[in-house]
Amino acid sequence: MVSMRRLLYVAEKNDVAKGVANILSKGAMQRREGRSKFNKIYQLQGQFQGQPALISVTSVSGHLMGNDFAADMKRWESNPIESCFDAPVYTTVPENMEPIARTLREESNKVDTLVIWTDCDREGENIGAEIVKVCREGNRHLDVYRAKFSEVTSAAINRAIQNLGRLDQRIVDAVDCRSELDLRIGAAFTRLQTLHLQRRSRLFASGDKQVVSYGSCQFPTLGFVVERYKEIESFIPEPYWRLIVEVTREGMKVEFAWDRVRLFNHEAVDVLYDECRDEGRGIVEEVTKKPKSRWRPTALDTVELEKLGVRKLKMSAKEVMSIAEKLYSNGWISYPRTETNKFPKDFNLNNLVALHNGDQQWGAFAAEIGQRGANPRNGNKSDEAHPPIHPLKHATQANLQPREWQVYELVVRHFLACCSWDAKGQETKVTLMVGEEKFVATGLQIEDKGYMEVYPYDKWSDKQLPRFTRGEEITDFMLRIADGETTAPLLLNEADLISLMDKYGIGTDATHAEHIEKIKERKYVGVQPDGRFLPGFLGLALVDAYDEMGYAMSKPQLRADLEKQLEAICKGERTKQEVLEEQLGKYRAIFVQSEANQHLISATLNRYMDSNASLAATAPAVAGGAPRGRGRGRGRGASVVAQIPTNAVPPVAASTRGRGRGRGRGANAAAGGGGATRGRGGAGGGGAFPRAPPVTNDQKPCMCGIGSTLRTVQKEGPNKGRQFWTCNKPMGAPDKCNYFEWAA
DNA sequence: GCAAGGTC
Repeated sequence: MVSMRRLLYVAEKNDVAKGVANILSKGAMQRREGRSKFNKIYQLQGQFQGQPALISVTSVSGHLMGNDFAADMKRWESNPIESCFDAPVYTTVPENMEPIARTLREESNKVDTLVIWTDCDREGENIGAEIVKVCREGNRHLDVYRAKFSEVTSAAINRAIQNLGRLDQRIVDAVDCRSELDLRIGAAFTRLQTLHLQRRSRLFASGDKQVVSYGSCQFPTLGFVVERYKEIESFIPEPYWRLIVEVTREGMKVEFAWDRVRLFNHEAVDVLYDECRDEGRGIVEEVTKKPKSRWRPTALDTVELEKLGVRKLKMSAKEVMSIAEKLYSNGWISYPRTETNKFPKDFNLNNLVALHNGDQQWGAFAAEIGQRGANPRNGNKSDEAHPPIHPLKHATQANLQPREWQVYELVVRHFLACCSWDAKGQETKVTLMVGEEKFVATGLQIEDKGYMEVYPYDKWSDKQLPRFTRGEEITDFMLRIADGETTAPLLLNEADLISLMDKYGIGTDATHAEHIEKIKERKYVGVQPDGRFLPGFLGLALVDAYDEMGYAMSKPQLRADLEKQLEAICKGERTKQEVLEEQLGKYRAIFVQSEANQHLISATLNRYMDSNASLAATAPAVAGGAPRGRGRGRGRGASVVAQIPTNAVPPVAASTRGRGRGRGRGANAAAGGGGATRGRGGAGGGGAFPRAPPVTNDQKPCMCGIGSTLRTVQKEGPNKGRQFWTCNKPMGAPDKCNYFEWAA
């Protein structure tokens, strides 16, 4: 008789354990309770390495162990803070994970082989090592394998079993390294900042126990908010002028936009205006019509869901995710934490789409997809663990709470849109020449709304244009000069912030929202009613203080450097010990200096608070709303610091007022991202002058260095016949300037 | 009373 092998499979979460068991048993597994309510044990009879086997599949809930100092380190005052850099750190199973650990020990005792089925990422490898540690407490002789799978499908799971490997200790080490550094550095700087400010700042009423934390993710997140704020503070609006040609035809008023966009030199615009006016007629140089499409959205991943929720549903990322998790645990949608934005080839999209055929709102559209066949627009990211977020069951509004419904509806509509087809239309472009100046009007005719039928979150509308024919002459146009002013970029909203965190590798998809919550909770930043973030003076002071000391604590680069080191550990190029020592040495040196200069932290904070006191009388506090002049006005977006509830201080006006002037229009900060500013519209667009052939003046390079063209004023008046030089740089060239100078 | 990372 062949003896039955007994094995224990452990996944990272119950859901995966269930899926794996289901596939291996072809649905014939039995469910048992374990010690933890959320982590069941699924039992099945199967095969292992060609032998019949009795397999138990269970799970943990993410990390099984946590890092911490010993109990005597808990007293902040009685230990030198610097000891955070060398006090022993212990890795233990926290109390709430103990039931899971008990299950693992007990089940290990009944088997001889353990297979790790955690997610196929860095943290998953480390969680695997934690599982092994605990299981070995129950059975020291376990043989341990690692299954690698990218999705819970029959093909992937069976492939994983055929190709079992071992845990990769280098990856385990990399995570241990990150974890220890985060704890030591976080604890050291948190204690330094907190104890200093509690003693030295009146921001904290005596006995106030508010924590002023430092973390390798929360600080760069704060840094983004502060950087954008300062960019706005130092923004100086600049006036510009542009020409507009208006033509009324077939009862429609058409505005032709200037091909130069805008110039920052009033005199130049006046001169060009006069030229156009004197010309008195325009010639339609070209009428083009070309197909234009709007692409349907790509399959939904976590970051995109968060951003859409913030932008379209006006929720916080954290709320979006907590609702999505609830929808997931109730079986309405798939797992919402995924970095994957492409559907696997064998994914049965048509069935998932067909579930919605009967829906009142989008049923007809779903049915049409069914007829044409689902054709998802895929991105190119995969976390090798979860598919893109998609609906699993059909729900009606009656099934869900209002907020849940909004998120569910977004997921469904996004899914259907992704599986459908692009919107298509025709774009008409009419080019009008008035003398040497070029003007353009565009129209749009939508031919197929495509995915937009089901996706109200995107807007695309028809723009009617009357008929124009090539070569025709237009004399009844109106010419005018419009003026405007460059505007500062907007403060960051949560979607912007998530994009920046994603871009700079701050945190993970699962933690973006948490770091943002953290800087709110710590009162480093406040949120305006429009959802945009304003730094509070505590946040500003922390960033400034470290900047003044010369340490880039709030800059994303530090985290990026660590990430590079962790990669090196994973590749075997460096050891955990090397990286740990190097990083701890670096941060310890910064710490020692920061401790010696800690007065800068309270001094900076006091400066902000004092400037608040003196400005408070003249600058009325704006409850969460910074005055925003659009176009006109002063153009200084946020001149008020976030209204952040503290016991000690009322909302304040910024003390950064007046600093950093001279940066000019819309400087691109590292925190970049689309500010509202645009670069200068260019002078140039040169070309031949009919009356006076162009003269390129090599001796007179313009500001951008390309050279300039000599022109003559045609207008009757004191300047008639005078010549001027103007930039000859072609449209679209980077750094176009608006050089203008009278010729001698 | 500190971090960030998993997940319920």
